[in-house]
Amino acid sequence: MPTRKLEKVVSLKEIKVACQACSLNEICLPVGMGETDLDRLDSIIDRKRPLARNDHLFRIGDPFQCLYAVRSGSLKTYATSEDGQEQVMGFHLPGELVGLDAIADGRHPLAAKALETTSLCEIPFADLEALSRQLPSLQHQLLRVMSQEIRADEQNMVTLGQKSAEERLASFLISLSSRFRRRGFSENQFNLSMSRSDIGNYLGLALETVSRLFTRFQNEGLLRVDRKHIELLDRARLCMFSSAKCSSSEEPRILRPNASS
Amino acid sequence: MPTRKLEKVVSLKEIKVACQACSLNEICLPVGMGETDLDRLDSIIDRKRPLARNDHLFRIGDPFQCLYAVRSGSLKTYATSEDGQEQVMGFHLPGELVGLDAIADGRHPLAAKALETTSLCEIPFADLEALSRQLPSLQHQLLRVMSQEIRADEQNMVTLGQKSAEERLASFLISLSSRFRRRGFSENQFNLSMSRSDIGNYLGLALETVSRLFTRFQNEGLLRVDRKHIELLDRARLCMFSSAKCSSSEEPRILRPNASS
DNA sequence: AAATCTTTTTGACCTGCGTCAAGGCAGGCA
DNA sequence: TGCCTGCCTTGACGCAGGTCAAAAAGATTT
Repeated sequence: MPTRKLEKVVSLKEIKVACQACSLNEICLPVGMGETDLDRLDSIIDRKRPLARNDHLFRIGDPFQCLYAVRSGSLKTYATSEDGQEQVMGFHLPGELVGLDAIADGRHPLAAKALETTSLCEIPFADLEALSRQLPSLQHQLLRVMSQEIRADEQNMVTLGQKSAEERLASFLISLSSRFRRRGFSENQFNLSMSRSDIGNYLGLALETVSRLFTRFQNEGLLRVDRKHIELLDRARLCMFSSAKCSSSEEPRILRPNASS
Repeated sequence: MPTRKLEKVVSLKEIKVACQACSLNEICLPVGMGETDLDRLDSIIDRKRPLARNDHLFRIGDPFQCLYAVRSGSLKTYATSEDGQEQVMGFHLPGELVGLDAIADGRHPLAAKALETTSLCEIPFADLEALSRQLPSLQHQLLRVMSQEIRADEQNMVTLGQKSAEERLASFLISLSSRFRRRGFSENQFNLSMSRSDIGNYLGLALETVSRLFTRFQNEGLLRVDRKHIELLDRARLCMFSSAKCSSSEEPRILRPNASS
């Protein structure tokens, strides 16, 4: 059955993909924008060369100039307490915006670091603000994205506030899986770009606990782990373990022509 | 001057203070707006009669039409899991906006319930969005407020993710104290409008733990508790306990002419 | 003022997970 | 090829804080 959707001509060789051609435009900032509006958004966006693993995109206290959208790869954001220990606040996949928490006072309250080779779109905030005044759909989408961020943080509070270690890791894996799926990747098989220590830190657990849980989940036939590679064998049961209403596979998903290896 | 009941005198309770005259306009949505802009914002805002204790402002899943600013009193927002147990996500004091997490998909993901008699400003979101397109300062402030919310949630993640019970409660009290101060109330003495159970739930602790900590803090001379009333005796030391850089009393504060009684 | 209900306090017990420690494994580099 | 370094796994142990239980202190109703 043919999709009623227009076929987009995507040049895979092109390094700097315009928003119009970007496979992420259905889940990124451009959601809900028309062709001509997209053009104008595209014109304020800058695409620099990719970050290498462990490069910082920005550090705590850096002046805020731009929002960033992840194009490929992944980032973690984290705070550091005065005694130098870090708290991982989030992991960011393609199509997600980073830096929204800096709007408040023009300084980044968190640092952002590449977990692997990562390319980004740089969006000067002043331009974005001005443009969104002219493009209602952009304005609306920006507010929506921020609202979603608030929601996601609320979810995290539930996870940290009242879930057991087991439930936390299960939730985390299900959430990652869904996010990969949404982006057109496999939902049952993926690579973790972050270390056990990052995961533990993010979930409020010791890395040893994370490690133990991975082996336990594997023994119970829920998944298979090999180093960074995760294969979910029983997503449904993992969902039960996470004690969350795992929105099943009904969500919109990006069509990704050559991702069905 | 004796108060007499005259036909033309509006009862105090029904006075609808315009944004221009509202003592909260320095910390609420109007921040940074000029007189005439304020007028226009004011014109879209509706002020209904107050909520009684335990009244719901909205429930989970309710369609999203309006944002609300607390004018007086306080609210809690909370989620409920399928098994019916609730997770308190936040407490909202005068000058704070509620409902920002509903913009994402037009439904409230949390319920909001009055902790005491609470009056609110109702702000139709569609109008706000339209108006903010015309008033850059309003647009900017809306984004700032949302960004602040994200930041606050990030703070909560740190609290839940890596603080001990003691540190959590200390952080909570310091944070409340600062927020009261900002609003022109005493920073060293205030009433908790929420129950121990709400506090515990919010902080990811059992209510028994909260209770024990209150008595412990009192025994250590940090504060005095009497039922709902809290008096901070040694804010500095409490700050140490919270292991957070407690921004001291240097922040802007609302002038409140007759609050010194 | 008695009766009932809710909230808070306090104690006793127990367990989930953090901490410490030691050893395994892979990848980078000489 | 072997060493080094960073990550991961596994075991042993202890404690912070959860759970259960009961009583005290308010609050609300009759």
